[in-house]
This record gives sequence, structure tokens and C-alpha cells, in this order.
Amino acid sequence: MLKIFNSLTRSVDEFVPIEHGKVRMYSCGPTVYNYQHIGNFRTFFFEDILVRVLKYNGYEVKYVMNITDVGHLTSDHDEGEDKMEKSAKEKGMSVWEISKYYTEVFLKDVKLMNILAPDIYTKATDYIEEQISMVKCLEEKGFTYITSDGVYYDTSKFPDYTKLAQLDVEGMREGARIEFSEEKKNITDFALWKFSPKNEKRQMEWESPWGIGFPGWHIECSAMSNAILGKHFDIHCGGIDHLPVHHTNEIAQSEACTGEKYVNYWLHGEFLNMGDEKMSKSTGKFITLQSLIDEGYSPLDYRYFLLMAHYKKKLKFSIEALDSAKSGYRNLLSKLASLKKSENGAVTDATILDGFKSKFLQAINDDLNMPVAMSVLWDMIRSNSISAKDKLELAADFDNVFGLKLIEAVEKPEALAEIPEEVSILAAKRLEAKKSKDFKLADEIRNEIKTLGYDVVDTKDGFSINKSSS
RNA sequence: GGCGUGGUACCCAAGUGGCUUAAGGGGAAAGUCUGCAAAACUUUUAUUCAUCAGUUCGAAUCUGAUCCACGCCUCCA
Repeated sequence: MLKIFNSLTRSVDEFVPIEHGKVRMYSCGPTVYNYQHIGNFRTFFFEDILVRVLKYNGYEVKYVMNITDVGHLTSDHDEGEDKMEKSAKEKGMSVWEISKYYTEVFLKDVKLMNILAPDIYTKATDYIEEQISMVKCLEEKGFTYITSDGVYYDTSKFPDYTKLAQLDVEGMREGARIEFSEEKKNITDFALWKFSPKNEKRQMEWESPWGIGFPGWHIECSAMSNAILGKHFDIHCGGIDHLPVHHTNEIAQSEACTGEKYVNYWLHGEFLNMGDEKMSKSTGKFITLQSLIDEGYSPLDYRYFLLMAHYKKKLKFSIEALDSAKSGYRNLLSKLASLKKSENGAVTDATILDGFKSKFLQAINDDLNMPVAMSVLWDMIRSNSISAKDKLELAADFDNVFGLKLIEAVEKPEALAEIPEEVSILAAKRLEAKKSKDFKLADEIRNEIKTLGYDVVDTKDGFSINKSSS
């Protein structure tokens, strides 16, 4: 039985799908105006784990992720610039080029982290009609009003507005860091449709019943999820930051328009912190996946790092912590590789195997407790009463959830990559020296090989060469 | 000002009333092995869970107070 923490109820609830055996799920993807940083990837990773756990439990999953390429404003309560347009201006490219470029980088990074692609990626600009008709629907039902700069949602008309995030609207007003627009009726009201500036031609703008403009940021998710998954579906997830505003607004829009319950389970991933503070794009303090790769880390080292913590807890990122994950991951792979070579040994007692399997299942089904699942993997690998073959099979089975490419890595270890001939010859010479007990020469040759960037390691009947770890 | 998290070994991090006198990984130390080194294997590494009170037969886990750190109420995964 799968249990997950539902932000709506604020408790760990048993997961019961709307339709037996099937799950419809939506998550808020990237806004493609800049690179995604490793904190963003923590959330995409968490959603990936959720999908994998659902599939491991036998559910058929229909998974949609959006790509925001319009309407996401820089700040100021619907008064800032559009992030896409701003980024395009700064880089001297068209918004469409910006969108294409950052989407491609995102897709590449996602793949490197072995995050399974959703069934459908939806772009906000591909669903303008749907967004307009949802705004119309809200207008007809009396949830909107028009100001000088757009069509707004009147949150006071939706009684359950504060439910998801348990917002204290009065308290917000007192400490608000920013004055809110005079034209807004309530501090929490938000734009559904924004008018293009009178004196400026936007690159992205569309005709609408209210005038030329572009959709507000929140409406895209309501419109697209509705179009693809229907009015009422199972799971909606995203980063924790989306809970008080974006997801709260989505519920208000969707439920006001359809009159039905929107989503059954809301899941939110916590932030990755740099030291004690969150990693954030607006402060410029962030790390991309590519920069980790440039530093000599594998994207899967980072994945292993993420598996060590629960998704609902803040995680401190540091090079030290990443290094320990890297070591842990490499150790794991070398253990598995040596299992591959070893004799199979005795047949394993089935009850022992089942014990590990059920511990694993219990961990992943307990609100995706990956740290515990990882400890089950390690205990299993260190166990004395399981044959090498069974260990590898179980590891492969668990890896359907972990996504660490454990078996691929064992099949073709990268250490065997290309050893230059020069190094091979030296190593052979060293073996000769060793055989004639000229250990001084042997050590000299080993040092020489070391300076070429390789390590020679003695084995029972010879040696093996590995690239020095950086 | 309001709302909300969290403080567990040298580091990362599970555990949220008895099964645990606190998982797992990294690191460190000792031993076996080895010409040496590495790897591998074995063992060790928190009588203690920010602090102080309290509830309980029993608390890291519940309650209260205190200290500290962080997030949200501007955009953000």
C-alpha cells in the first residue's frame, strides 16, 4: 500500500487512484528563460521518483509536465516584465529562440540525470485557445474583473481560496514587503490575462475577447491539465514554493470554472540549500548540472546524493556532501562489478530475498523514503546469505526506482575505457620487473604511469589499469 | 507583524512513544591479505538525539519555555 504526504490534508495518506490501476499526474515544469539549476533538478528528480514508485507498484501512469514559455513575470504582483521577453532582450535573441535553446538544455540535463520523460510535455504557447476559454468561463461565472492592465481573478469569490496553503490573508497584508496595486480588490488577486503594453510591441501576444495580450502565468497549468488529463485527476506536484501562490491559484481557477474537485493529491518537493540558504536564480547564486559535470562529477553522482535525503526535507548542498555521494556511488558500482565476476555460490533462501524485497517496498511506499530504501540496498549487498546472482537481480529490480543505472554501469565499466598503448606497455614492463623481484624499478614504473594519469593495481594473476580519479 | 519548517556522530542523513541501550552512506582507525601500495574482507567509531522543565511504566519521538538556523507573505523548483 502506497502512502504519500498530501499537502491538502497535511498528512500521509493512503494513495487511492480515481480510476483503478491508473494514475493521472501533472507537474509544473521549468520556465525556459534561463538554465535550470541543480535545485530545480531536485524537484524534477523527486517527481521522477514518484512516477517510478507508482510504476513499481503496478500503476499505469499518464504523466504530463508543462514547459512555461510565456507569461511568467519577473515580479511586482503582475507588474514586472515577462521573464521570457526580458531574457530575449538581454541576450539579443527572439523569445522563440530563447525558449528553444533553454528547453533543449533542460531536456538534455533531464536525460543525463536519468529522469524518465513524461508522456507529454506541454508548452504554454501551444494552448493559448484553451487558456482564453478558461478565462471566458471564469468571466461568465462572475469570478473576474478588469483593470487597466488585465483581467483579474477575484479571490474573495472563492471561499476555499486559503485552504491548500492555510494562508492568513490578514497577516499577509500587514507584513507585505511590497505595496499592492490600487486596482486589485484583494491582495491575493492575480492576473488571468495581461494586456500588451500600449507603447510597446511584444514578441509574444495574441488576440483575445479583452484585447491583445498574453495569458497570466497560473492559467496555463489549469488549462493544460484540464485539456489533457481532464477536470479531475490524481496527482499534481511541484516545488514547495508553488504551494502558497501558484497551486493555490490553480485550484481557485479550475474549481471555479469546472465546479468539480480539481486534484486529489498535492505533493511538494523541498528546496536544495546552498549552505543554509536556498539556491535561487534571482540572486544569481546557483549551480547548473553542467558545472558539476565540468568539475568531474557524473550527473548520477548528484542523483545518488539526492537519494540520500527525503524529498520533504531541506537538503544542504556542499561539495563535501557531493563528494561523499560520489564515493558512495562509485563504491556501490565497484561492489556490483565484483559480484558480476564472482562465483554464484549457493542458492539463496527465498525467505531472505523476500525479506529484503518487502523492506524495500515498505520504504518506498512510506512516502517515498529513499534513504531507507538505499540502506536496504546496502544491507542486501553486504548480506552473507545471498548469492551473487541474486544480489545483482535484486539490485536491478530496486534500480527501477533508484534510476542509478546500476546494471548498465556493471556491464560496461567506464574505467576500462581507453588505456593508451604507452601505459599498457609500461604496465607490462612493471610486471616483468616485479616477477624478477626488482621492486624498486616496479615502483618507479608505477609512479611514471601515475604521472600519465593512470593507476596500476596488482591482482592475483597480473594487474589492472584504471584512470586516476580526479 | 503573520504563517511555517528544522536543530540526531567528524560530514551527509533515516528514525517521530516500547521491535532501535538511534538505519545507511562518506570519512577516520585497527586487523587479515600484500614485496609495497590499492582493492577486498573483518572490526571499531552517538549510553546519546540544541537547552531546560514536564507528561508517561517507558520519549530523540508528546507538551511548555528558551536558544539557534532557515523558508514563505515580491519572482522562484
